[in-house]
Amino acid sequence: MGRQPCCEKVGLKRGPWTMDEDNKLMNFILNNGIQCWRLVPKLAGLMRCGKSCRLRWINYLRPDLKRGAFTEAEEDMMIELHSQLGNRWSKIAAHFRGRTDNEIKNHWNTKIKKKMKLMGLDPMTHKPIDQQNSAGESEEINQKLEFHDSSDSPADLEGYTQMQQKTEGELICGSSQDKIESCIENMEMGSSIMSQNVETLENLCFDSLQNWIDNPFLWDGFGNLEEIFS
DNA sequence: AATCCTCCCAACCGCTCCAAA
DNA sequence: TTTTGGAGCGGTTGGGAGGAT
Repeated sequence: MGRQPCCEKVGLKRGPWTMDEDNKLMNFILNNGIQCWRLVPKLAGLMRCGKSCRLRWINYLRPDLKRGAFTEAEEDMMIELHSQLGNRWSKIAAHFRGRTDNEIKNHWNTKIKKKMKLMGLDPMTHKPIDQQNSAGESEEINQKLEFHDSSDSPADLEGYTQMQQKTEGELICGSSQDKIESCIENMEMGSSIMSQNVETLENLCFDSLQNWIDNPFLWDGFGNLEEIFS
């Protein structure tokens, strides 16, 4: 007994969106705004489910989307926010104007996670990996656990492990514990500075989407949509 | 040039939340 | 108070792009 599907899926198109579909959705929303996602595909003449339309709009078509690579400042802010909020991507995304939760989630999983691991930090707890291991645990056990916890393929894991060993080796051989402690100290200091900066960064961002949403002209067209459709 | 491998990201799935009836 | 259905969220996956062999 499964859950009822979000919509009638028979005859609905799936997979990548075409330019024509994008145009239809974009034109419809810009002209009529958004009231009920379930009605959007019907009214816009799309063979998609409302959920798919919503996702396409939020992640790709929204006019205020920033696009392009994440800056260092954005990455730092992302790490700081993740340390406070965990995997609540939409909450994190709310602090980045022009970025979507999906975009942030993808960037975290593909880039930041690896970056943090290379720095010897656990991407989930943000604590140094070594500190989390109990005294008796072997490196091998940790790697096995990490493999099960992550979505990395064995090949990825091998590559990462080699890099991590190299990095850790350099840290430890370089001059030992005090370097590690210094590194941790720098991270903590950076984290603290970032906390103070997050608010400032947010304030600097221009909220164009809010302006768009607040524009009564765009929303007024909704009045009789259902009536017109039926 | 062909094949394989890895990375990245758009899109989907299934679940929870929440407001309206 | 309970039920229902739409919106939103986070995890996961498929496939294209590009690099390595």
